[in-house]
Amino acid sequence: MEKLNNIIFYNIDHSIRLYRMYAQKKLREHGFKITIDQWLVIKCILENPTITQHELSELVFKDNASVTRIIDLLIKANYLEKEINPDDRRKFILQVTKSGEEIIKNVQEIILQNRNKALKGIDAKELEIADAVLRKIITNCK
Amino acid sequence: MEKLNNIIFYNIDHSIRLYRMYAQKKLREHGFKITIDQWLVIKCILENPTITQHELSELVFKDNASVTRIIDLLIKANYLEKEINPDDRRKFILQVTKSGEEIIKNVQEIILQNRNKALKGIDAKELEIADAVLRKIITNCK
DNA sequence: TTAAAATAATTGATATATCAATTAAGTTTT
DNA sequence: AAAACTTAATTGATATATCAATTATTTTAA
Repeated sequence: MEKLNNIIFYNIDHSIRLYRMYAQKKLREHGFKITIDQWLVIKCILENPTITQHELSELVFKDNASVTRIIDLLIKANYLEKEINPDDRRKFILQVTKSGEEIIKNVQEIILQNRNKALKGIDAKELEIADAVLRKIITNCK
Repeated sequence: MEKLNNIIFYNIDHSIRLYRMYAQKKLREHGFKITIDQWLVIKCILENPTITQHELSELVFKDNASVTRIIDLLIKANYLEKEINPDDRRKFILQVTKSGEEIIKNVQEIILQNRNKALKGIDAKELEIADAVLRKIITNCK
């Protein structure tokens, strides 16, 4: 047990790093000019149209500063627009552009392929257990 | 199954992020001026005294550029020294200083506490399964 | 209802991640 | 031995992570 204790975080780190690199490489190979993090942010806005940047940061496990900068880049890339929320002028309304919607739609198939590739040969029950372990770690670290 | 597929990477990402934040916070609270990544690099050099930067980068899943910069900071912090390897002048010999050895020794107890806290209440068999799943993902993404 | 507290977002500073290009030193080929 | 190739490390550019400090706005409390 002691040895595995030492190594589980190492493997968590390694697996997510490799998956992200793999996913990013596939996006690049298909000519998509977007990062995994940017993709995730647009995806969350599409699914939660009234979300604030602060709520967004909690949803994607990034801090406010990171979200601000990712959004800046998304606006520069013309995937996103923002305007002050008249109901609370501290907040912004985030609006995915046509171009933003399009790239998400086009990228979707590759994302699914990436997941299938990464999870190939893994038993559903084992995956469920792994997920439960991860959720437990999340709870413990909060 | 499909839904879990969608969420497992989300939880992998979330768990390692929270664990790193927790671990970093604990180090800071105890007054240690070192990052988790820097700690890992020193640890690897101590355990592999003849390791090159390139080998190091493979061991800690970082690329050469990141390792170069982490080593620069470790040298600045006086935890590490490096000198050209006379047998192959492209390489460096990495030497942990007394101060570097000391901080690793002093930090050890906190690292163990962090791991115990993060893994509390997780069954050994389930942990083993989770680890196997992660290793499988690693293999699949290579 | 004004002062204090809380919230949302930004900015600055520093660390790390990633890719591409470059430099320097070794190795292989012809 | 010189040219071509390979390897090790660095550097530059850009993206993200994290903390602390700041600004603007809203809410709460005195």
